[in-house]
Amino acid sequence: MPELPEVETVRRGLAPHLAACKVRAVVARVPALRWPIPSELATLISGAALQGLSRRGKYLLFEFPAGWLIVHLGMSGSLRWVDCEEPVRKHDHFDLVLDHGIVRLHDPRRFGAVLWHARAAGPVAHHALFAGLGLEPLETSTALLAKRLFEGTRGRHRSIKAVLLAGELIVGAGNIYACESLHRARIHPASRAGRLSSARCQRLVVALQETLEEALRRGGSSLRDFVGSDGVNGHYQHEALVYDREGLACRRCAGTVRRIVQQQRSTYYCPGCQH
DNA sequence: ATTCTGACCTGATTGC
DNA sequence: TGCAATCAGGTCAGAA
Repeated sequence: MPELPEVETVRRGLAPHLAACKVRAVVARVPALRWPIPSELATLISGAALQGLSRRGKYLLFEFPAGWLIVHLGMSGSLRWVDCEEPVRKHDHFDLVLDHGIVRLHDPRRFGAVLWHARAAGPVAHHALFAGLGLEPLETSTALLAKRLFEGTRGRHRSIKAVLLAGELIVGAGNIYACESLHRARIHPASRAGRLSSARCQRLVVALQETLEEALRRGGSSLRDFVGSDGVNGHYQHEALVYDREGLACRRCAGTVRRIVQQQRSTYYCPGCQH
């Protein structure tokens, strides 16, 4: 799915279309994605002015006077800006119909989510889903991220890759960018997180920021399902250092990329340069 | 308390 | 060609 660069690419792609828009209708074609789609959504936001689109980790937040519409793309979700004539395809599960077009959610695997957080319940950051989320990697200083990573991993036995994927210390990395960042930092993905020196934590944080920014410049990665909000694919995957490159040459040493499985997910790394 | 596994889904690809 | 097994960008709930 969409990791942070893909979600941010979608946010940036949609934002220009949303200025001074009001909601004409809300269409849910399935009762639930990962969780039920709130049935009272139409009542809550029909006719309401959309005040902004922001992002927290991999969640998109559409802000309205009454609260926030929270959207997650799961593994296979995409969100596109389409005009009202656009035919509905299979797996087009949700539409936010606005004055001049539609924000349409397409999600074959339905691991995504459409939720609501009422303003009366406090800031959206208070939503239960956000309680355990770590720092934003692109909006936090390298020094603070490194400090959080180092201090947050002391005494921890799990692998550094598992720590990145968990997003409890720093959000945004999924399977692709966790692998890529670890390669860039030359850290073995199975390293015990609690044993990383402060210098290595610093190096990893720098690598993570550089990797995410590079992916963002390329419009994210498009593997199977992901497309940008304008329907155009990202192309970071062609520049990947190790992800999905098992058996191919490492791009920085003479080694061969290897694939291992950690927490039931593929990890790609170079034994020659990651220790 | 921390860590790991199973589950949720569909569809594309791989291998016999 | 057909069919079964495997794999895929996430992450929560519950078990070890």
